[in-house]
Amino acid sequence: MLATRQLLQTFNLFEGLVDRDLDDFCAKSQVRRYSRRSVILSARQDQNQLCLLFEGRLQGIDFTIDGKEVGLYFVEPGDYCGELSVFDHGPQPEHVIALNSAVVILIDAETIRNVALRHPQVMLKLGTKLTSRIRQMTSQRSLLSVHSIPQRVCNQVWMLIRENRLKDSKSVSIVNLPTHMEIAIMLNLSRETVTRVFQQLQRKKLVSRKGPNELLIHDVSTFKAVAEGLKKI
Amino acid sequence: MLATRQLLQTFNLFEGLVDRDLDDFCAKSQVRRYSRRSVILSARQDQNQLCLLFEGRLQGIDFTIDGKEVGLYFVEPGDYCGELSVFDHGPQPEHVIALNSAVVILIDAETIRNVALRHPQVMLKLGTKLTSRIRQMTSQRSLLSVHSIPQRVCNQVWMLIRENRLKDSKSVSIVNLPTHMEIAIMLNLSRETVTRVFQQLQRKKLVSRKGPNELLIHDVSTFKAVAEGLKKI
DNA sequence: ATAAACTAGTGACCGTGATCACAAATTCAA
DNA sequence: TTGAATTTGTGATCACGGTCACTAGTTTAT
Repeated sequence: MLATRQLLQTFNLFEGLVDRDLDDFCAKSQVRRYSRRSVILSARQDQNQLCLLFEGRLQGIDFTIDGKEVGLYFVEPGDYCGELSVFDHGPQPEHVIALNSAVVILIDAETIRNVALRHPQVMLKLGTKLTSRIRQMTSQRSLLSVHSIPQRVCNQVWMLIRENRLKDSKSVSIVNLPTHMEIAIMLNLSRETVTRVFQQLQRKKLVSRKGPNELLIHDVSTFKAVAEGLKKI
Repeated sequence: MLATRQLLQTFNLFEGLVDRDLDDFCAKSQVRRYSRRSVILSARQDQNQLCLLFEGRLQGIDFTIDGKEVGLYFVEPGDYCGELSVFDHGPQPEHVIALNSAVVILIDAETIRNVALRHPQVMLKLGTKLTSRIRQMTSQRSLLSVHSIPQRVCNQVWMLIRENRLKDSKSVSIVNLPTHMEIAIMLNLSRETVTRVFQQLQRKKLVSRKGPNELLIHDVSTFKAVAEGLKKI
């Protein structure tokens, strides 16, 4: 299915583009629904497609030489991935999979590049996207060296809170919480260890599950304190 | 001290620039020698300087909330760092320190940006630099999840081999080998563990030290096999 | 509707790398 | 040259997370 102009306009990336360019994208776009677990972009292949997420949640993953799954980042609606090839024509370094049923828009990298070359503000946004990925990866890397495991988990969960204004409230809910396994591979932990941390957090009444995909953080300030290492479990 | 046109021309980044632009850079550049351990770029500060390495070796480092040192990447001569601010005006995410006495050229990010805006090929090179950083960080992240520790160390050392043609020879020497501590923080290991791995490798006659800063890999093929997990120690 | 697949929860066991506390060796600075 | 600082080497101990082997609950396919 092709994307509509209205759909594309929901993405910050395309802000300020004239209708002609948008229509061009629409003509070459591909709107697809992916089911949970399906692979959207494959590592080490030249798919050269930009992948814009409209609905659901994606995860960038990789595998070690010895076959262990590694979590790299999450993609939230409104965000996109697969942008490396727009710059360097190189292969996709990691896999991108759908964590939930997801709707994405796929656009050929070549098409994006051509427009970006004519529109410096688009090129700049793409470049800024790269820098924010680097910043994100840097802080994720630091997180891996934190030796308190509950602290690691709380930090990771903290970053999953969508709307930042909520971070000041007393309690917050996180929808579409990744599974323990998906969190585990982000933090270089085993699935069981993540489970045990959540058990601890629940016992201390800091959080509770609400349905399969939702987590309620009851005591935001204490939770944050754990994340920052000011308090232990 | 100011840089000379000849000095700048040794960097691939400036290839194809006209003398006028190079002279402009020279006028606004700063050539400095930093001694071992000194901080060249500080994290979370807006220094907005591109740092080109002429001689020595640098390391990008960060610290966890609980104060542990984290190694992010190495910078080799001819390469550069601090390029994020050219794109997004944001703060430097990590510290960059000199591992050996190093000669660097510092140029204001603003100056670079202005030239890059007029020269798409420079902008592209800067963008490609970002993508290769992302690729490097991705593979480094995967390395952290490899559970065989000797395998981790060998991979890290393998990446320190400068000239790629040497990787086919029977034996290879690595100059300016980082200290065990510097390797340890790259791999999320303790310094002692890295020492013990090198002891093992030496006992098996795979490597030997030649002076303080040089490592000889005697049996390259076996070493590579360990790095790829085909062989244990 | 029913089986199959996945997710979460839990206990027991165990290996291994962190940590500590040194000593030795080496490099660097005065 | 000599002392200080840094780097490397080594043993002993131990906590902690990984792994395994389950069960229970839940979701998803057919």
